[in-house]
Amino acid sequence: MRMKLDKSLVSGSMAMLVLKLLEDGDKYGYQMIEELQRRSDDTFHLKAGTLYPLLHSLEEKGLVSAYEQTAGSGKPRRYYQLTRKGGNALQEKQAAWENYAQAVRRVLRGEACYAGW
Amino acid sequence: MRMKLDKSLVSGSMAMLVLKLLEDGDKYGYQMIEELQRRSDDTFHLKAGTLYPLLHSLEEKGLVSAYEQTAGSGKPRRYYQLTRKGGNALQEKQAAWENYAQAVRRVLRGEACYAGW
DNA sequence: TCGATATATATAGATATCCTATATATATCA
DNA sequence: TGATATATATAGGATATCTATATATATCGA
Repeated sequence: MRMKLDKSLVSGSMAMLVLKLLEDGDKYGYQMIEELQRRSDDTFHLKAGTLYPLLHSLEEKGLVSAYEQTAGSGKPRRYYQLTRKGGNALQEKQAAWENYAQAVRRVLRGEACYAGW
Repeated sequence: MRMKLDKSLVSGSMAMLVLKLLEDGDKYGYQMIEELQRRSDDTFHLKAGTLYPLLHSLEEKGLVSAYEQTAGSGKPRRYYQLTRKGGNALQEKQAAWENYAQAVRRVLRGEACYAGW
């Protein structure tokens, strides 16, 4: 049984994860929700009410661009594509994440407590 | 020159980090700000306006207990102590963090993309 | 064929976390 | 005496995520 994810930890990294998903190719919203769940081994359950406003804001900032495409019979899907600006933002966010995660690890290990004394 | 920390990534883990600091012994607020900065190798700059309300809320929840103590001439300091309940909460938060960080790593590496196909 | 479920996108309103700005008071140092 | 550091506190705002709700189509079972 998987532990319930503490939502308060998740805050802030969703934009990065969504941009990362688009690095592999254009995707539509619903697809991202499923793929994020799969790629995180069922840890992230991104909600539609979170994703769609996020995608709109990423589009406004020019980090993604969107186009509609109809698949067979269904209603048209809104595909998102990573822009060059979005790719750069992703690199920055990834570097910031690594920096941040390392600092958390240091605090949790209590390393620096004994260093430099 | 250190990269400016993307604040949006930090969200949610401050309570855990503060509880972690108290594992080493009782501390007062201002001390925690300095120690967190040092232990995170200057990555975290916890603000007074963030910490004190956080400490009050941790006290309300019974995760820490507080007492005043005067050091020499200065004004009395408000020390915080980790309670048993707080220690348990810390263990849970740490486990949740590790789970979360691992899921982020998986998404960033794009591992699961090729797994199970 | 009717209803339930899945697919697909969207917005409104609530909550939580963290910030800046401000206030207070003492101690130290130039 | 005035600036800076120590020490705690609250108010108000920004941001990220959530739940709840709405819409519309497709599919599948009863």
